[in-house]
Amino acid sequence: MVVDEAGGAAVDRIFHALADATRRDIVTRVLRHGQSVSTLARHYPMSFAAVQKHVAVLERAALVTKERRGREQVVHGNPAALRRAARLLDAYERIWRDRVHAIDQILAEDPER
Amino acid sequence: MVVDEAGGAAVDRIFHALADATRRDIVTRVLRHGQSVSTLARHYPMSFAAVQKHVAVLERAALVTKERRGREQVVHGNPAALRRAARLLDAYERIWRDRVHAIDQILAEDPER
DNA sequence: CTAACGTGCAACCACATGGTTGTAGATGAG
DNA sequence: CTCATCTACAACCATGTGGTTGCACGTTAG
Repeated sequence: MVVDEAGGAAVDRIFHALADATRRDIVTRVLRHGQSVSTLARHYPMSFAAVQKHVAVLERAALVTKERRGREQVVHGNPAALRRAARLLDAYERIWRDRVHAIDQILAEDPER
Repeated sequence: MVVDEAGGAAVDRIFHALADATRRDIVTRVLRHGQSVSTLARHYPMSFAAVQKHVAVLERAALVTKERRGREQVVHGNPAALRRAARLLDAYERIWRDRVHAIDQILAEDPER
C-alpha cells in the first residue's frame, strides 16, 4: 500500500540529497576518486563550511563516506548505497513504465542500511 | 560529465518532489488512474489543504497534471514527464553504476584497498 | 616549536517547507 | 433556489535549509 514504509526515511534522505545540483556534482566528482573536503570546496563558489554541510547531507544519506587520512578527511562515493539508490530509481521507473507494483520487494530485501 | 546543464532547476524540482513519502505515494496512486484531490486527501492523515500543497509540488515538477472535470480536479500521472524523469534517473544510474562497477573491479583485484 | 592548514562546530540570517485553520468562489445535487 | 461539496488561496507557525562568519582543535610543514 504505502510504497516505502520500511525504508521511507532513508529514501527521503537519498532523494533530498540528490535534489541539489552542488551535491549531485560532489557525488559524481568523488566517484572518480576520493577528494578531501577542502579540495572539493575549491571547486564551488561558496564557503568551505557550506561544502562541508553538503557533504554532511550526502553522508547522512549514505551516498558518500569519509575516511580520515592524516589531517585531511577524504570523501568517497559509497558503492553499496549508490547501487541501492540506483535500483530504487529502477523500481520507480518500472512502476511508472509498466504501471505495476513490486517495489516493496526491492525495499524489503535491503531494508534501511 | 555534467548531467544537468540546461535542466538543473527542473532536476532539483523532480528530486525534491520525490523526497517525500506522501508525494511518492500520491504519484504511484494516480498512475493507476486519476483521482480527485479530495479523494486523494481521504487516504492521508492530514488536512485537505496539505494534500493540495503536495499535489502542487508534484505539479511544479511536472510529475502530475490536473484536469478539470466538473467541480472536481482530477490528478493524473504525467506520462511524458514521468518518462523523461525515468530517463533522467537512468542517466544518473548509468553514470554511477558504471563508476561503481569500476570501483568494484578495482576492489576485487586488490582486496587490501 | 611555531605557523599554517584542514576540519568541525556553533551562532546567526533569510528563506522555503510542511503543516494548520479559515475564508471565499464554483459547481452539482435535491 | 439552496445547500453541501470541491477547490483554491491566504495567513500563520514551527522547523529545516542553505548560506555566512568566527572560533577551537588536531595535524602537518618548515
